[in-house]
Amino acid sequence: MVQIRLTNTRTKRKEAFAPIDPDNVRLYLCGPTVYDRAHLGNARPVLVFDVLVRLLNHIYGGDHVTYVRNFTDVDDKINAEAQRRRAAGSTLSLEALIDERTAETIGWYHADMDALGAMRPDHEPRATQYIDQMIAMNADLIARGHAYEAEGHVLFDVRSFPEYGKLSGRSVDDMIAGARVEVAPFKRDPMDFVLWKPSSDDLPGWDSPWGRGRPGWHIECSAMSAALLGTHFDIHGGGIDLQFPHHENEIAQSCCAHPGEGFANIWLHNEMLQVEGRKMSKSLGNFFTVRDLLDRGVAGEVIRFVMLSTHYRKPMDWTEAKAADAEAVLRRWHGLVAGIEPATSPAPSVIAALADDLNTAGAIAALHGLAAKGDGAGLLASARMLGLLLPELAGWAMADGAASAQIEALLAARLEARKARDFARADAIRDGFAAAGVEVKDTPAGPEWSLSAGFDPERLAELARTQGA
RNA sequence: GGUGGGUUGGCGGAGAGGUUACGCACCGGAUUGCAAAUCCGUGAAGACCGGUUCGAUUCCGGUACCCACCUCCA
Repeated sequence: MVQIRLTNTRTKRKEAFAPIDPDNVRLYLCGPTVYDRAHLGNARPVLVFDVLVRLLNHIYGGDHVTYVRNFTDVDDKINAEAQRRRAAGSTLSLEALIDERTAETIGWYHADMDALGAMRPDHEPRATQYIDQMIAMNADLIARGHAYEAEGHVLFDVRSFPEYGKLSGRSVDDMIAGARVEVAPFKRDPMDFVLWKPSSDDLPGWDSPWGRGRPGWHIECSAMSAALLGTHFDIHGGGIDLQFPHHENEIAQSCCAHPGEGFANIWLHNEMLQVEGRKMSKSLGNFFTVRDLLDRGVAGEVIRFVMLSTHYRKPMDWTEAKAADAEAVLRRWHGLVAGIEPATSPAPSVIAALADDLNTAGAIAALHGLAAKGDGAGLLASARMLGLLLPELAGWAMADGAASAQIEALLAARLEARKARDFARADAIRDGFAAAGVEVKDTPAGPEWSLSAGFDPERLAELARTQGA
Protein backbone atom coordinates (compact mmCIF):
# COMPACT_ATOMS: atom_id res chain seq x y z
CA MET A 1 0.00 0.00 0.00
CA VAL A 2 1.20 3.48 -0.85
CA GLN A 3 2.45 5.40 2.16
CA ILE A 4 1.05 8.93 2.30
CA ARG A 5 3.17 11.55 4.02
CA LEU A 6 1.65 14.85 5.11
CA THR A 7 3.03 17.94 6.76
CA ASN A 8 1.28 18.16 10.10
CA THR A 9 1.18 21.77 11.20
CA ARG A 10 0.55 20.59 14.74
CA THR A 11 3.99 18.97 14.92
CA LYS A 12 5.52 21.05 12.11
CA ARG A 13 6.86 17.88 10.52
CA LYS A 14 6.15 15.73 7.55
CA GLU A 15 4.68 12.52 8.95
CA ALA A 16 3.67 9.13 7.63
CA PHE A 17 -0.10 9.01 7.54
CA ALA A 18 -1.56 6.13 9.54
CA PRO A 19 -5.34 6.16 9.70
CA ILE A 20 -7.03 5.57 13.02
CA ASP A 21 -9.30 3.12 11.22
CA PRO A 22 -8.35 2.20 7.64
CA ASP A 23 -11.96 1.18 7.08
CA ASN A 24 -13.12 4.71 7.86
CA VAL A 25 -10.62 7.49 7.20
CA ARG A 26 -12.14 10.72 8.48
CA LEU A 27 -11.47 14.31 7.38
CA TYR A 28 -12.92 17.67 8.28
CA LEU A 29 -12.44 20.87 6.30
CA CYS A 30 -13.57 24.25 7.54
CA GLY A 31 -16.03 25.45 4.94
CA PRO A 32 -17.34 28.86 3.99
CA THR A 33 -19.39 31.38 5.85
CA VAL A 34 -22.32 31.64 3.51
CA TYR A 35 -22.88 35.35 3.27
CA ASP A 36 -21.60 35.92 -0.29
CA ARG A 37 -20.01 34.35 -3.34
CA ALA A 38 -16.82 32.35 -2.75
CA HIS A 39 -13.74 34.31 -3.75
CA LEU A 40 -10.83 32.67 -5.46
CA GLY A 41 -8.94 32.14 -2.21
CA ASN A 42 -11.84 30.11 -0.83
CA ALA A 43 -11.32 27.61 -3.62
CA ARG A 44 -7.79 26.69 -2.61
CA PRO A 45 -8.44 24.53 0.46
CA VAL A 46 -11.39 22.95 -1.33
CA LEU A 47 -9.17 21.84 -4.20
CA VAL A 48 -6.37 20.71 -1.92
CA PHE A 49 -8.79 18.57 0.03
CA ASP A 50 -10.41 17.36 -3.16
CA VAL A 51 -7.09 15.93 -4.33
CA LEU A 52 -6.43 14.50 -0.88
CA VAL A 53 -9.82 12.77 -0.85
CA ARG A 54 -9.28 11.40 -4.34
CA LEU A 55 -5.94 10.01 -3.20
CA LEU A 56 -7.43 8.50 -0.04
CA ASN A 57 -10.27 7.01 -2.10
CA HIS A 58 -7.69 5.45 -4.39
CA ILE A 59 -5.72 3.95 -1.54
CA TYR A 60 -8.38 3.04 1.02
CA GLY A 61 -11.42 2.78 -1.22
CA GLY A 62 -14.15 5.35 -1.66
CA ASP A 63 -16.43 3.62 0.82
CA HIS A 64 -13.80 3.93 3.52
CA VAL A 65 -13.33 7.68 3.51
CA THR A 66 -15.65 10.18 5.21
CA TYR A 67 -15.25 13.81 4.26
CA VAL A 68 -17.06 16.57 6.13
CA ARG A 69 -17.12 20.23 5.20
CA ASN A 70 -19.35 22.63 7.07
CA PHE A 71 -21.36 25.68 6.14
CA THR A 72 -21.21 28.50 8.67
CA ASP A 73 -24.66 29.99 8.52
CA VAL A 74 -24.62 31.85 11.82
CA ASP A 75 -22.75 35.05 11.30
CA ASP A 76 -23.06 38.78 11.73
CA LYS A 77 -22.59 39.49 8.04
CA ILE A 78 -25.50 37.20 7.25
CA ASN A 79 -27.54 38.93 9.93
CA ALA A 80 -26.62 42.31 8.52
CA GLU A 81 -27.74 41.27 5.05
CA ALA A 82 -31.05 39.98 6.39
CA GLN A 83 -31.59 43.21 8.30
CA ARG A 84 -30.74 45.16 5.17
CA ARG A 85 -33.34 43.26 3.19
CA ARG A 86 -35.98 43.86 5.79
CA ALA A 87 -35.11 47.54 5.93
CA ALA A 88 -35.43 47.56 2.14
CA GLY A 89 -39.05 46.55 2.52
CA SER A 90 -39.14 42.76 2.70
CA THR A 91 -42.10 41.47 4.68
CA LEU A 92 -40.39 38.19 5.53
CA SER A 93 -39.24 37.45 9.06
CA LEU A 94 -35.61 37.88 9.93
CA GLU A 95 -35.20 34.11 10.22
CA ALA A 96 -36.81 33.61 6.80
CA LEU A 97 -34.54 36.24 5.29
CA ILE A 98 -31.52 34.54 6.77
CA ASP A 99 -32.68 31.22 5.36
CA GLU A 100 -33.17 32.87 2.01
CA ARG A 101 -29.71 34.38 2.01
CA THR A 102 -27.86 31.29 3.19
CA ALA A 103 -29.80 29.00 0.85
CA GLU A 104 -28.94 31.05 -2.20
CA THR A 105 -25.32 31.38 -1.13
CA ILE A 106 -25.00 27.65 -0.62
CA GLY A 107 -26.48 27.14 -4.08
CA TRP A 108 -23.86 29.45 -5.55
CA TYR A 109 -21.12 27.74 -3.63
CA HIS A 110 -22.14 24.32 -4.90
CA ALA A 111 -22.34 25.56 -8.47
CA ASP A 112 -18.94 27.24 -8.27
CA MET A 113 -17.13 24.33 -6.62
CA ASP A 114 -18.81 21.87 -8.99
CA ALA A 115 -17.42 23.93 -11.86
CA LEU A 116 -13.94 23.40 -10.44
CA GLY A 117 -14.51 19.66 -10.40
CA ALA A 118 -14.53 19.46 -6.61
CA MET A 119 -16.42 16.45 -5.34
CA ARG A 120 -19.18 17.12 -2.83
CA PRO A 121 -18.23 16.02 0.67
CA ASP A 122 -20.08 13.16 2.31
CA HIS A 123 -21.59 15.57 4.82
CA GLU A 124 -22.10 19.32 4.61
CA PRO A 125 -23.53 20.23 7.99
CA ARG A 126 -24.90 23.68 8.66
CA ALA A 127 -24.18 25.31 11.99
CA THR A 128 -27.86 26.05 12.56
CA GLN A 129 -28.58 22.31 12.48
CA TYR A 130 -26.25 21.65 15.42
CA ILE A 131 -27.24 24.34 17.92
CA ASP A 132 -28.36 21.72 20.46
CA GLN A 133 -25.00 19.97 20.29
CA MET A 134 -23.19 23.27 20.73
CA ILE A 135 -25.29 24.19 23.76
CA ALA A 136 -24.60 20.77 25.26
CA MET A 137 -20.89 21.12 24.61
CA ASN A 138 -20.82 24.56 26.18
CA ALA A 139 -22.64 23.29 29.26
CA ASP A 140 -20.19 20.43 29.48
CA LEU A 141 -17.23 22.79 29.25
CA ILE A 142 -18.68 24.87 32.09
CA ALA A 143 -19.22 21.73 34.19
CA ARG A 144 -15.64 20.69 33.59
CA GLY A 145 -14.34 24.06 34.66
CA HIS A 146 -13.10 25.16 31.26
CA ALA A 147 -15.74 27.80 30.62
CA TYR A 148 -17.77 30.34 32.56
CA GLU A 149 -20.83 32.48 32.14
CA ALA A 150 -20.58 36.25 32.29
CA GLU A 151 -23.24 38.80 31.35
CA GLY A 152 -25.14 36.42 29.08
CA HIS A 153 -21.96 35.21 27.42
CA VAL A 154 -20.25 31.90 27.82
CA LEU A 155 -16.49 32.24 27.61
CA PHE A 156 -13.75 29.69 27.28
CA ASP A 157 -11.14 30.00 30.00
CA VAL A 158 -7.83 29.74 28.12
CA ARG A 159 -5.84 29.53 31.36
CA SER A 160 -7.59 26.22 32.08
CA PHE A 161 -5.94 24.62 29.05
CA PRO A 162 -2.16 24.63 29.30
CA GLU A 163 -1.79 23.58 25.66
CA TYR A 164 -3.50 26.74 24.45
CA GLY A 165 -1.41 28.35 21.68
CA LYS A 166 0.55 25.23 20.85
CA LEU A 167 -0.85 24.78 17.35
CA SER A 168 0.01 28.29 16.24
CA GLY A 169 3.20 28.57 18.28
CA ARG A 170 1.98 31.44 20.41
CA SER A 171 2.00 31.94 24.12
CA VAL A 172 -0.96 33.49 25.85
CA ASP A 173 1.31 36.03 27.52
CA ASP A 174 2.92 37.11 24.24
CA MET A 175 -0.45 37.51 22.62
CA ILE A 176 -1.70 39.65 25.44
CA ALA A 177 1.42 41.77 25.21
CA GLY A 178 0.75 42.39 21.54
CA ALA A 179 -2.98 42.91 21.92
CA ARG A 180 -4.36 45.90 20.07
CA VAL A 181 -8.01 45.77 20.93
CA GLU A 182 -9.84 46.73 24.03
CA VAL A 183 -10.81 43.76 26.13
CA ALA A 184 -14.37 43.12 27.27
CA PRO A 185 -14.43 43.78 31.02
CA PHE A 186 -16.25 40.56 31.87
CA LYS A 187 -13.41 38.35 30.63
CA ARG A 188 -11.21 36.66 33.19
CA ASP A 189 -8.34 36.69 30.73
CA PRO A 190 -7.99 38.88 27.64
CA MET A 191 -7.53 35.79 25.46
CA ASP A 192 -10.75 34.11 26.59
CA PHE A 193 -13.04 33.63 23.62
CA VAL A 194 -16.78 33.44 23.15
CA LEU A 195 -18.66 30.15 23.11
CA TRP A 196 -22.08 31.76 23.31
CA LYS A 197 -23.27 35.33 23.10
CA PRO A 198 -26.60 37.00 23.76
CA SER A 199 -28.85 38.03 20.88
CA SER A 200 -30.98 41.13 20.91
CA ASP A 201 -34.52 40.85 19.53
CA ASP A 202 -33.48 41.92 16.05
CA LEU A 203 -30.93 39.13 15.75
CA PRO A 204 -31.41 35.39 15.36
CA GLY A 205 -31.21 33.52 18.61
CA TRP A 206 -31.87 30.22 20.30
CA ASP A 207 -32.97 29.55 23.85
CA SER A 208 -30.20 28.30 26.07
CA PRO A 209 -29.40 27.96 29.77
CA TRP A 210 -27.76 31.39 29.43
CA GLY A 211 -30.69 33.10 27.81
CA ARG A 212 -31.56 33.68 24.18
CA GLY A 213 -28.41 33.87 22.15
CA ARG A 214 -26.28 32.45 19.41
CA PRO A 215 -23.07 30.44 19.27
CA GLY A 216 -19.58 31.83 18.96
CA TRP A 217 -17.84 31.06 15.74
CA HIS A 218 -15.49 28.30 16.83
CA ILE A 219 -17.77 25.96 18.72
CA GLU A 220 -19.68 24.86 15.62
CA CYS A 221 -16.72 23.00 14.17
CA SER A 222 -16.02 21.24 17.45
CA ALA A 223 -19.65 20.17 17.78
CA MET A 224 -20.13 19.12 14.18
CA SER A 225 -16.88 17.22 13.81
CA ALA A 226 -17.65 15.30 17.00
CA ALA A 227 -21.17 14.52 15.80
CA LEU A 228 -20.17 13.35 12.34
CA LEU A 229 -16.62 12.04 12.71
CA GLY A 230 -16.31 11.30 16.40
CA THR A 231 -14.08 12.87 19.00
CA HIS A 232 -10.92 11.48 17.42
CA PHE A 233 -10.43 11.65 13.68
CA ASP A 234 -7.66 11.75 11.14
CA ILE A 235 -7.28 15.04 9.33
CA HIS A 236 -8.50 18.56 9.89
CA GLY A 237 -7.73 21.37 7.50
CA GLY A 238 -8.27 24.85 6.26
CA GLY A 239 -6.43 27.98 5.24
CA ILE A 240 -3.43 29.04 7.29
CA ASP A 241 -5.38 32.14 8.29
CA LEU A 242 -7.62 29.84 10.30
CA GLN A 243 -4.78 28.40 12.33
CA PHE A 244 -5.23 31.18 14.80
CA PRO A 245 -7.59 31.76 16.39
CA HIS A 246 -10.13 29.41 14.85
CA HIS A 247 -8.30 26.10 14.95
CA GLU A 248 -6.51 26.91 18.17
CA ASN A 249 -9.89 27.48 19.76
CA GLU A 250 -11.38 24.36 18.25
CA ILE A 251 -8.57 22.33 19.78
CA ALA A 252 -9.10 23.95 23.16
CA GLN A 253 -12.85 23.27 23.09
CA SER A 254 -12.66 19.73 21.77
CA CYS A 255 -9.74 18.56 23.87
CA CYS A 256 -11.27 19.97 27.06
CA ALA A 257 -14.72 18.55 26.31
CA HIS A 258 -13.30 15.16 25.32
CA PRO A 259 -10.11 14.76 27.36
CA GLY A 260 -7.82 11.99 26.24
CA GLU A 261 -9.50 11.58 22.87
CA GLY A 262 -6.96 13.56 20.87
CA PHE A 263 -9.24 15.39 18.42
CA ALA A 264 -7.58 15.63 14.98
CA ASN A 265 -4.36 13.71 14.44
CA ILE A 266 -3.11 15.74 11.50
CA TRP A 267 -3.66 19.40 10.76
CA LEU A 268 -3.23 20.60 7.19
CA HIS A 269 -3.05 24.27 6.37
CA ASN A 270 -2.77 25.75 2.93
CA GLU A 271 -0.95 29.03 2.35
CA MET A 272 -2.77 32.06 1.06
CA LEU A 273 -3.62 33.17 -2.42
CA GLN A 274 -2.21 36.27 -4.06
CA VAL A 275 -3.14 37.94 -7.33
CA GLU A 276 -0.42 39.17 -9.68
CA GLY A 277 2.01 39.20 -6.78
CA ARG A 278 -0.17 41.13 -4.40
CA LYS A 279 -2.58 40.23 -1.69
CA MET A 280 -6.12 39.91 -2.97
CA SER A 281 -8.19 42.66 -1.44
CA LYS A 282 -11.15 44.79 -2.31
CA SER A 283 -9.16 47.96 -1.74
CA LEU A 284 -6.48 46.97 -4.26
CA GLY A 285 -9.17 46.30 -6.83
CA ASN A 286 -7.90 42.79 -7.50
CA PHE A 287 -10.61 40.99 -5.57
CA PHE A 288 -12.66 38.54 -7.55
CA THR A 289 -14.83 35.51 -7.05
CA VAL A 290 -14.68 32.11 -8.67
CA ARG A 291 -17.82 33.07 -10.54
CA ASP A 292 -16.19 36.22 -11.90
CA LEU A 293 -13.49 34.08 -13.48
CA LEU A 294 -15.93 31.54 -14.84
CA ASP A 295 -18.06 34.32 -16.32
CA ARG A 296 -14.98 35.77 -17.98
CA GLY A 297 -14.54 32.50 -19.80
CA VAL A 298 -11.80 30.99 -17.67
CA ALA A 299 -12.73 27.32 -17.51
CA GLY A 300 -13.09 25.70 -14.11
CA GLU A 301 -10.59 23.10 -15.17
CA VAL A 302 -8.08 25.85 -15.95
CA ILE A 303 -8.60 27.38 -12.51
CA ARG A 304 -8.05 23.96 -10.96
CA PHE A 305 -4.87 23.39 -12.95
CA VAL A 306 -3.40 26.73 -11.92
CA MET A 307 -4.29 26.11 -8.28
CA LEU A 308 -2.68 22.69 -8.29
CA SER A 309 0.47 23.85 -10.04
CA THR A 310 1.71 25.39 -6.81
CA HIS A 311 2.29 23.28 -3.73
CA TYR A 312 -0.42 23.90 -1.12
CA ARG A 313 2.01 25.05 1.59
CA LYS A 314 3.41 27.85 -0.55
CA PRO A 315 1.78 31.15 -1.30
CA MET A 316 -0.06 30.80 -4.58
CA ASP A 317 0.01 33.65 -7.06
CA TRP A 318 -2.89 33.83 -9.52
CA THR A 319 -1.82 35.45 -12.79
CA GLU A 320 -3.37 35.75 -16.21
CA ALA A 321 -0.19 34.28 -17.69
CA LYS A 322 -0.58 31.11 -15.62
CA ALA A 323 -4.18 30.76 -16.69
CA ALA A 324 -3.19 31.06 -20.35
CA ASP A 325 -0.39 28.55 -19.89
CA ALA A 326 -2.70 26.12 -18.13
CA GLU A 327 -5.30 26.47 -20.84
CA ALA A 328 -2.76 25.64 -23.56
CA VAL A 329 -1.55 22.56 -21.71
CA LEU A 330 -5.06 21.30 -21.02
CA ARG A 331 -6.15 21.76 -24.61
CA ARG A 332 -3.15 19.76 -25.77
CA TRP A 333 -3.88 17.00 -23.28
CA HIS A 334 -7.56 16.92 -24.19
CA GLY A 335 -6.48 16.43 -27.78
CA LEU A 336 -4.11 13.65 -26.80
CA VAL A 337 -6.70 11.67 -24.84
CA ALA A 338 -9.65 12.21 -27.18
CA GLY A 339 -11.38 8.91 -27.77
CA ILE A 340 -9.04 7.05 -25.48
CA GLU A 341 -10.12 4.94 -22.51
CA PRO A 342 -8.28 5.58 -19.25
CA ALA A 343 -5.74 3.03 -18.08
CA THR A 344 -6.89 0.77 -15.28
CA SER A 345 -4.75 2.58 -12.75
CA PRO A 346 -2.95 5.89 -12.46
CA ALA A 347 0.79 6.05 -13.05
CA PRO A 348 2.94 5.23 -10.00
CA SER A 349 4.92 8.42 -10.56
CA VAL A 350 1.77 10.50 -10.11
CA ILE A 351 0.64 8.58 -7.04
CA ALA A 352 4.11 8.87 -5.54
CA ALA A 353 4.13 12.63 -6.02
CA LEU A 354 0.70 13.04 -4.45
CA ALA A 355 1.54 10.71 -1.60
CA ASP A 356 4.53 12.94 -0.81
CA ASP A 357 2.66 15.69 0.99
CA LEU A 358 0.28 16.29 -1.91
CA ASN A 359 2.97 17.41 -4.31
CA THR A 360 0.50 18.39 -7.00
CA ALA A 361 3.12 20.35 -8.94
CA GLY A 362 5.30 17.25 -9.03
CA ALA A 363 2.30 15.19 -10.10
CA ILE A 364 1.66 17.59 -12.96
CA ALA A 365 5.30 17.22 -14.00
CA ALA A 366 4.74 13.47 -14.05
CA LEU A 367 1.67 14.01 -16.22
CA HIS A 368 3.84 15.94 -18.65
CA GLY A 369 6.11 12.92 -18.75
CA LEU A 370 3.20 10.64 -19.68
CA ALA A 371 2.07 13.10 -22.33
CA ALA A 372 5.58 13.25 -23.78
CA LYS A 373 5.61 9.48 -24.09
CA GLY A 374 2.28 9.64 -25.86
CA ASP A 375 0.68 7.50 -23.14
CA GLY A 376 -2.85 8.88 -23.45
CA ALA A 377 -4.45 6.12 -21.40
CA GLY A 378 -2.00 6.60 -18.57
CA LEU A 379 -2.31 10.37 -18.77
CA LEU A 380 -6.08 10.17 -18.57
CA ALA A 381 -6.19 7.82 -15.60
CA SER A 382 -3.49 9.79 -13.79
CA ALA A 383 -4.88 13.25 -14.50
CA ARG A 384 -8.18 12.15 -13.00
CA MET A 385 -6.42 11.55 -9.68
CA LEU A 386 -5.95 15.31 -9.72
CA GLY A 387 -9.49 15.95 -10.87
CA LEU A 388 -8.25 16.93 -14.33
CA LEU A 389 -9.48 15.66 -17.71
CA LEU A 390 -12.76 14.65 -16.11
CA PRO A 391 -15.52 14.18 -18.68
CA GLU A 392 -17.84 16.56 -16.85
CA LEU A 393 -15.31 19.40 -17.06
CA ALA A 394 -14.20 18.90 -20.64
CA GLY A 395 -16.93 20.84 -22.42
CA TRP A 396 -14.94 24.08 -22.63
CA ALA A 397 -12.16 22.43 -24.62
CA MET A 398 -14.46 20.94 -27.22
CA ALA A 399 -15.73 22.58 -30.38
CA ASP A 400 -19.48 22.56 -30.95
CA GLY A 401 -21.04 21.21 -34.15
CA ALA A 402 -21.15 24.53 -35.96
CA ALA A 403 -17.52 25.29 -35.27
CA SER A 404 -16.48 21.78 -36.31
CA ALA A 405 -18.33 22.11 -39.61
CA GLN A 406 -16.75 25.49 -40.31
CA ILE A 407 -13.28 24.20 -39.53
CA GLU A 408 -13.72 21.12 -41.72
CA ALA A 409 -14.95 23.26 -44.60
CA LEU A 410 -12.04 25.68 -44.25
CA LEU A 411 -9.56 22.83 -44.13
CA ALA A 412 -11.00 21.44 -47.33
CA ALA A 413 -10.75 24.86 -48.96
CA ARG A 414 -7.16 25.18 -47.83
CA LEU A 415 -6.26 21.75 -49.16
CA GLU A 416 -7.75 22.68 -52.51
CA ALA A 417 -5.82 25.96 -52.58
CA ARG A 418 -2.59 24.15 -51.83
CA LYS A 419 -3.22 21.61 -54.56
CA ALA A 420 -3.74 24.54 -56.94
CA ARG A 421 -0.53 26.09 -55.55
CA ASP A 422 -2.58 29.11 -54.51
CA PHE A 423 -0.40 29.62 -51.46
CA ALA A 424 -1.70 33.11 -50.80
CA ARG A 425 -5.17 31.76 -50.13
CA ALA A 426 -3.89 28.73 -48.25
CA ASP A 427 -1.84 30.96 -46.00
CA ALA A 428 -4.73 33.37 -45.50
CA ILE A 429 -6.84 30.50 -44.19
CA ARG A 430 -3.98 29.29 -42.06
CA ASP A 431 -3.42 32.73 -40.55
CA GLY A 432 -7.14 33.05 -40.01
CA PHE A 433 -7.17 29.81 -38.05
CA ALA A 434 -4.33 31.06 -35.88
CA ALA A 435 -6.13 34.33 -35.23
CA ALA A 436 -9.34 32.49 -34.31
CA GLY A 437 -7.53 30.14 -31.95
CA VAL A 438 -7.73 27.00 -34.06
CA GLU A 439 -4.58 24.94 -34.16
CA VAL A 440 -3.97 22.95 -37.31
CA LYS A 441 -1.39 20.22 -37.54
CA ASP A 442 -0.50 18.87 -40.94
CA THR A 443 0.36 15.24 -40.53
CA PRO A 444 1.21 12.66 -43.17
CA ALA A 445 -2.34 11.35 -42.72
CA GLY A 446 -3.86 14.75 -43.37
CA PRO A 447 -4.62 17.80 -41.25
CA GLU A 448 -5.66 17.47 -37.63
CA TRP A 449 -7.10 20.35 -35.69
CA SER A 450 -7.81 21.34 -32.13
CA LEU A 451 -8.81 24.49 -30.33
CA SER A 452 -6.04 26.44 -28.69
CA ALA A 453 -6.03 29.04 -25.96
CA GLY A 454 -8.18 31.99 -26.86
CA PHE A 455 -10.48 30.19 -29.30
CA ASP A 456 -12.91 32.74 -30.71
CA PRO A 457 -15.98 31.28 -32.48
CA GLU A 458 -16.92 34.65 -33.96
CA ARG A 459 -13.61 35.10 -35.70
CA LEU A 460 -13.88 31.56 -37.01
CA ALA A 461 -17.34 32.27 -38.42
CA GLU A 462 -16.01 35.47 -39.97
CA LEU A 463 -13.16 33.52 -41.56
CA ALA A 464 -15.62 30.99 -42.98
CA ARG A 465 -17.67 33.83 -44.48
CA THR A 466 -14.75 35.66 -46.08
CA GLN A 467 -13.26 32.48 -47.49
CA GLY A 468 -16.59 31.32 -48.82
CA ALA A 469 -16.23 27.97 -47.16
C1' G B 1 6.49 43.99 18.53
C1' G B 2 5.08 38.44 18.27
C1' U B 3 4.19 33.89 15.26
C1' G B 4 4.37 31.29 10.73
C1' G B 5 5.44 30.92 5.34
C1' G B 6 8.28 32.46 1.16
C1' U B 7 12.86 34.13 -1.81
C1' U B 8 15.36 28.64 -7.40
C1' G B 9 17.40 29.62 -14.57
C1' G B 10 13.89 34.95 -19.10
C1' C B 11 8.95 33.38 -16.62
C1' G B 12 6.28 29.64 -13.73
C1' G B 13 7.65 25.80 -10.41
C1' A B 14 9.47 20.76 -7.77
C1' G B 15 12.73 17.17 -5.65
C1' A B 16 17.32 15.69 -3.74
C1' G B 17 23.85 16.89 0.52
C1' G B 18 27.39 15.05 -4.74
C1' U B 19 24.10 12.47 -10.68
C1' U B 20 18.57 15.95 -16.49
C1' A B 21 13.21 18.14 -12.43
C1' C B 22 9.23 19.55 -15.30
C1' G B 23 6.35 23.29 -18.24
C1' C B 24 6.44 27.83 -21.10
C1' A B 25 9.76 31.04 -23.74
C1' C B 26 14.58 31.26 -26.35
C1' C B 27 18.40 29.10 -29.63
C1' G B 28 20.26 25.01 -33.21
C1' G B 29 18.76 20.78 -36.30
C1' A B 30 15.03 17.48 -38.80
C1' U B 31 10.38 18.21 -41.27
C1' U B 32 7.37 21.99 -44.44
C1' G B 33 5.88 25.45 -50.72
C1' C B 34 6.74 29.03 -46.35
C1' A B 35 4.79 28.00 -41.64
C1' A B 36 2.33 25.70 -37.51
C1' A B 37 2.36 21.33 -34.86
C1' U B 38 5.74 17.36 -33.97
C1' C B 39 10.59 15.08 -33.12
C1' C B 40 15.89 15.58 -31.73
C1' G B 41 19.33 18.70 -29.31
C1' U B 42 22.01 23.05 -26.69
C1' G B 43 22.14 26.85 -23.30
C1' A B 44 20.36 28.92 -18.56
C1' A B 45 19.31 28.79 -11.48
C1' G B 46 18.68 28.63 -6.37
C1' A B 47 18.18 36.68 -2.34
C1' C B 48 22.68 38.13 0.60
C1' C B 49 26.58 37.01 4.49
C1' G B 50 28.78 33.38 7.45
C1' G B 51 29.21 28.16 9.42
C1' U B 52 29.25 22.54 9.16
C1' U B 53 31.17 19.18 5.18
C1' C B 54 35.82 16.22 0.90
C1' G B 55 31.46 18.68 -1.34
C1' A B 56 25.35 22.81 -0.08
C1' U B 57 20.91 25.57 -4.04
C1' U B 58 19.69 21.29 -0.39
C1' C B 59 21.66 21.25 6.80
C1' C B 60 22.72 25.37 10.73
C1' G B 61 23.05 30.75 12.13
C1' G B 62 22.39 35.78 10.73
C1' U B 63 20.75 39.87 7.26
C1' A B 64 17.41 41.87 3.57
C1' C B 65 12.87 41.89 1.12
C1' C B 66 7.75 39.86 0.25
C1' C B 67 3.21 37.57 2.29
C1' A B 68 -0.18 36.00 6.08
C1' C B 69 -2.05 35.87 11.04
C1' C B 70 -2.08 38.23 16.03
C1' U B 71 -9.08 38.48 21.45
C1' C B 72 -16.36 38.39 20.32
C1' C B 73 -13.57 39.76 12.04
C1' A B 74 -15.35 35.66 9.21
